[in-house]
This record gives sequence, C-alpha cells and structure tokens, in this order.
Amino acid sequence: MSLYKIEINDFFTSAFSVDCVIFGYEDGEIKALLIQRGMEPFKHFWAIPGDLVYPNEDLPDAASRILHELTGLSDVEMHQSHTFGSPERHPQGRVITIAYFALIRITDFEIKASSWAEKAQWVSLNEIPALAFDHSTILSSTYELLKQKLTYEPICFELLPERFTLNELQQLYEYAFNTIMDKANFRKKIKPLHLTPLNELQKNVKHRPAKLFKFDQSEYLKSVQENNYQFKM
Amino acid sequence: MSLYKIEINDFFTSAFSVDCVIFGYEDGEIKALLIQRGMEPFKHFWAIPGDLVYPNEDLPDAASRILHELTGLSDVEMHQSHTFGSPERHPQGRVITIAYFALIRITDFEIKASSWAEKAQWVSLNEIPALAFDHSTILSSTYELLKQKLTYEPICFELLPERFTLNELQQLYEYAFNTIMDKANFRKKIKPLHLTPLNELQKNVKHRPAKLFKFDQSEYLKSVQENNYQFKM
DNA sequence: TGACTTATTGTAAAAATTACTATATTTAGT
DNA sequence: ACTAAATATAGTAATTTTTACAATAAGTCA
Repeated sequence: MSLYKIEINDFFTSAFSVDCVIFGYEDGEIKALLIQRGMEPFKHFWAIPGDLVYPNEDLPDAASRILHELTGLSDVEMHQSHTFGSPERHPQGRVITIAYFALIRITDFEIKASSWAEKAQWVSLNEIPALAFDHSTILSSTYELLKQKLTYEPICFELLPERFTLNELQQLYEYAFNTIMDKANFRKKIKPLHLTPLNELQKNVKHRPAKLFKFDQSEYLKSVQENNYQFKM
Repeated sequence: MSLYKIEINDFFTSAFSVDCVIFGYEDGEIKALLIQRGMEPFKHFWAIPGDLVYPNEDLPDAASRILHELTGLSDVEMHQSHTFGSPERHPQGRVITIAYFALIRITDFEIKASSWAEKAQWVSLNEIPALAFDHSTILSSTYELLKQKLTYEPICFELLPERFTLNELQQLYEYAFNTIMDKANFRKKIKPLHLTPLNELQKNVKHRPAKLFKFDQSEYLKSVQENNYQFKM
C-alpha cells in the first residue's frame, strides 16, 4: 500500500476520507458515538469517527470498517450523508470527506478501543462539545438528514431494541421531531406497518406493563410492493 | 499548479471530480444537458458534464464552473446530490465524484462550446443513451433526488420561465410525478405560495389565453418565517 | 381487595382532500 | 357581429383524513 502512504505523508496533496456518524438511542435521547482523537491534528479533540479510504476500498465499505473497529458490528446498513470538501477544512492538506451514518442498538455491543481513538463515548445530541475539523457541521447536517428520513422511511426500528412498546416508538418520534403526539392517533398512524404483537409484556415497571411488538421488515416490504404503500410519519 | 498535474498524469493515484447534472424543462419534458466527450476514456460517449476539482477550489464552485463553461450562467444555486466512489468506476484510476445538480431555464442562454466537450445537447429523460462511466446511475439517482425535493421545496420555478401560467406549473408536476391532477384542486394547493398575478396574458394560443404569474422567492421565505409554513406538494 | 396508573380502544368534531359543476372569457369561423 | 368551441377560473358538496377527547381494560402495589 505504498501509494496510500504517499497520500498521508508530508507532501500529500489530496485524499478522501469517510466520516461515520453512529447514532444510537438510550434513555429517551438520540446519541452519537464520538471518539477522542489520539493524534494530530486536533489531538485530544472529540470527533466523529472517520478514516482515509483505502485505494481499493469502496466508500460504504470504509464506513462499515470504521463502525466495525469501534463496535464489532457488521452488516449494518450505511446511509450516505453529504460530502464536505472545503479547501480549508483540513489543516494539513486537501481532504474531502464523505459522511455516512449508521443507526444501531446501543445495548447490542461493547465499544472497543481503536487505533486512532483514545476514547470512544456516547454523547447526547444536546451535549455535543466543540469538535475537530468541521465535524460540528457534519454532525448537525447529518442529523437533519436523519430526521428527514425518519419522516418517510421506517428506519426508527434500527435504533430501538428488537422488541419495543408502542410508547417507546412514539417517544422516539417525539424526541426527533420535538413534538408531543396523541397516543391514540399515533397508533392509528402506524397501523399500516403491521407491527407484530408478541406474547410478552414489558418488565420491571410499576404499573400495567405494555405489550411488546417487533417490526417485520420483509412483511413491510411486501406491503410496499403489493399495496403501493408509502410510509409517512 | 504542478501538484494538480501529478494527479492527472500517468501515475496519478486518486483524484476527485464533480459531475453536474443540469436539468431544464422544455416542450413539457424535463431534459438533461449532456455532452459528448472529446477525449479518452469514453471518447465520443455521451456523459454528464464534469471535471476534476482544482486544488483550492470548493466543491460547489467547481460545479458552478462547469455550468458556466457550458452555458455562461452564473449565480445558479447548486444542489448537492450523492457521491460515487466505487474503485472500478474510472478505468484510469481512483476517481471519486461528487454529483451536483442545477435547475435552469433553457431559453435563458445559448449552449457554448467547451474544452472538454465535442458537443452539448439537451436530451429528454426518456431518451437518454448509454452514458460514459457510471453516469447512467448518477443521472437516474440524481433525478430521483430532484423529484424528492420537488415535493417539499418550491424549486420548480427554477425550471419554468420567469412568467408562467398555472397550467404550465401543473404540467411540470404532472410530468415529474407521473400523475394527472385536478385543475381546481391544484390551484388550492398552491395558494399558500402567493404567486403574483401579472397584468399580462399568454400569447399565441388559439383559445382563451391564461394569466401569467411569477413566483416571489422573498415573499415565500417571509411566509415560511412568519407562519412556520412548510411547503408540501 | 381496592386504589392507582397506564394501556388500549372508541367516537365525534374539525380540517383537508377530492370529485364534480357552473360560469366567464377569449379565439376562430361564418 | 354573432355563435360555437375551447379553456380559464371559481365554487360547492361529498368524502376522507386528521385531530381532540372520552371511556374502558388490565396490570401493579399496598
């Protein structure tokens, strides 16, 4: 990989990276997995995990690689966000970065150490510190994109546990759209998703437990096909 | 700019380009401005206009430059589309391309010759030939994005002549969404846009001429602010 | 068991959308 | 100048969707 070395040494001229915004949902809040950089530039700054793209690596593969290094997760769908390419965005040269985002279940894995990260940590979107490079912009515009997608694609289930209550689902939307919704009307709205009710109830709550549901992706895709259905929140 | 030369000569390793999908509207059809390539690779193939990005050039500026070279137009808003970076997409090396699109009024300018284009021509989206590189994919996914944007942003006016009839506006939507709409109901739907009626009628039609309207962008933005209004087609 | 809390279901009012009708205005032909 | 044809424009009623609110059911905890 000597050609690759040329790109990152002192006289590199241009390179491209991917930055991977990893969203999770915990304690009623959407969070992003941030890392603390272990090297210059912006050493010790918090940042979105990212890396240069290998010479023969496809872009979504690079994003998946970063996710895998931090979380051990594979086979997670990567959504392309925007591309950022201002000539001044990287102090050491011209680096264009393609942002991706992934939605994952926080409880499904352990955060791993990584070569380029001193630390990695979930941070609530309300508490994001100053970030390295233009990562604040990348994060906020990617979150806007996520919110947009939530309105016309049922991707919220990638954030929730596999089995969830209808209230948990509603609370996720309420958080993202910063609104409160009527419980009864919300349930009417998600009727067409045909959520599968399970023979199982919520545990450890000090009131009547709610029924658990799961989302059947293949069932959903079938109804999209057959009924020419378009999800809309 | 010797560093730039290195990138495009025989042993270049990676580079980035922008491809600029230029949409226009004519004879009731949306068209794309395509060029016929004047050099290898894919010499003589039809393609989306594009070019490598200069070392100190921002991405939207590169897209604007391409638009300007072909049309002479400046100050046209550039919308970022997706980024395409498969390692195999360019036969001579690794070239990642960021797609942009612009909406313009076909009648507003003359197509100019250009250094990298033998020919340039408007092509109806129904009649797109095989294109160079992965440009067929770029064009179709960018058109999907345009259609998406048409549903929640009033950008159709960038395609129509400055003064237009309500029927022309409706026909543009009908074409893009491949539906037919009720004339009376369509007019109710666009009421919140506060289109400005002009003291001027359609010319050269052999029936009662329709009134011409124009779209007042600043008026629209004001009502977005004040009434927390969200356009929705 | 009974008080309490939340889940779940139902119903009526309000708003938005849709389908359809009626009228007005201009062109073109006699 | 008058009439027929074509289309612009406006209005109205039926339908559907959304919203607000109320009622009932089913668990927990003391």
